[in-house]
Amino acid sequence: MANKFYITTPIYYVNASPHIGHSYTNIAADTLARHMRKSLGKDNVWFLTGTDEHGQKIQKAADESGLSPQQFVDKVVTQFKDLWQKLNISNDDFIRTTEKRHIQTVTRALEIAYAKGDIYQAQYEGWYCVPCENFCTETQVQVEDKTCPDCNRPIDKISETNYFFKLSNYQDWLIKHIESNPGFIRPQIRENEVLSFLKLNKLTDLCISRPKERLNWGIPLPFSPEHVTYVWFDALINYISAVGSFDNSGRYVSKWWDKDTQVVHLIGKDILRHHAVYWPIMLHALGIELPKEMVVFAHGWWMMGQDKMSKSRGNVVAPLDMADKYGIDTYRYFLLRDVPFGLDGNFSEESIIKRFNSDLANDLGNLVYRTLTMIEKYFQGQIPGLVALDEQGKNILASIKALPKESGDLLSLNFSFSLSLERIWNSIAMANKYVEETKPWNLAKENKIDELKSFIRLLVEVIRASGDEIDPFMPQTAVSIKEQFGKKEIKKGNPLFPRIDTKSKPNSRLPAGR
RNA sequence: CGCGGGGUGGAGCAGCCUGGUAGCUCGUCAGGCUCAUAACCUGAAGGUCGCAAGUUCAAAUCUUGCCCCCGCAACCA
Repeated sequence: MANKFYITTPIYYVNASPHIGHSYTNIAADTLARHMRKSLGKDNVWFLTGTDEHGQKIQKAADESGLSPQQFVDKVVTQFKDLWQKLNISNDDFIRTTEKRHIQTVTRALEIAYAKGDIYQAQYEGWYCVPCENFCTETQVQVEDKTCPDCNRPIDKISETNYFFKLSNYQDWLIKHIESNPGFIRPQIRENEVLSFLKLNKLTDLCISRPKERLNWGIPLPFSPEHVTYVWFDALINYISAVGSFDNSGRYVSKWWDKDTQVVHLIGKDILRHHAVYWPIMLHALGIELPKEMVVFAHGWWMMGQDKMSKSRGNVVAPLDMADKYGIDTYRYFLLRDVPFGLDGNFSEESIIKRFNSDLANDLGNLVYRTLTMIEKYFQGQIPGLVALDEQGKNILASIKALPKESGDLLSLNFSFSLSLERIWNSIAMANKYVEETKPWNLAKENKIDELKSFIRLLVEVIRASGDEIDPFMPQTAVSIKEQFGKKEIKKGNPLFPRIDTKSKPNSRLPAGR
């Protein structure tokens, strides 16, 4: 079992503003990082996110806005950084592909691969649309009229010199590696997908360059001043350029990339092939050993009703709007609870409100509130001690004792955010049921003080235990629960999650900024 | 005959690999209770498990055929 944990998100392409999908990956990664910090210690966890800033589209977007590429990316990067701060993303580092440390590592990696003979020069031939400045794939081209699928203008077949990375050399190695490391690609269905793709197709070598006359916003190839590095070779390297470097002999050295570290790459299912095929081959070719417990986990997509979310359809949801409207923790909770990680989900404000009312307000919030009230009412704001426990009380105690391991394993072993939360909510439901069955109001009337004491103390224990497990998912809520039960004299105060009234006028009461 | 995912009570899903009383959440209805945010707890109604055939003592679950939906060009998690 590894004793260090290194988790990454993709580096996001900064040609547009962040959307719900970006925030999904980062919230998941953040939750895992927070959880692992609790079990391995703060110093043994490293959480990386960042931005991908080179390439044609960025150059183009910069031109259109009248800025230099650097000015343009500097501007958009701020949006990402601000968002992560707002959403309580606890990343330890933030890498930009325009940083010196990254450029140096990419350059070294290219040199090493080139020297090994894994990079070669060849002619690249394809259909090129001059106005769009883009190659169209063979399938995209309407062959008869030879026009560009985007702009319908004529395209030309052109040929240019480029550099290629020999993926094909390592195909057999990769198949073997995947087969002998179950759990490397997750969920299982993605592993099957990759394996069958690898077995059914011969990998074509990866084009890793662009001629400078077409694109100069990129990292120059060290062995050819006429070319810059194409984005994917550039981008994937971020995972190692951020946490280490090559020494003089070309050996990669890093605290976060060794036998004792579990490396986890969280990605969206759209970039599975890059991470499950190109990336391991690149590492292997560079002589970098893949950590034994390395995981590439491809999660699903958020759909907007029946449609895919896309910029062109104009149905992109801005994470900040949702967080502002419903609260940061609510947003985090919803994304991780509503849909199993790995599957696609449907996004709607209606389902956020549903989750909010039933899980957060009714189950958790109400449990906290009614418990606080009883402490105030029956014990003048002092949390009583455990005096005597009946059978049911013992069962409850046993159940919350088992909670950390059970909910924790679902997270760290299975990446099942939703099931982990479900397990926590079992405890909450159990406590609510316990209240009904114990009928504390009767105990009070009958003056059964010892029973009442133990009963309330047990409720507090359930809330504390649940709060600890909720912490990685909803950091603010966890703090707030701790505070409420940590006061010298406990008062009920305001509800944690005031119910959203959907029956009368909408938007009448929204939760405060938490 | 391209590849993959899916079709289970009103909604969203689990179960299928390793056949054997069809489960969960939400919603609906009824009841209970009052510590609580009309919240909580209990119970009920509601399903020929896409269609058809086959294997079997027994199929949501295995086999075959068919029908329907969604991805597989780009932006992009």
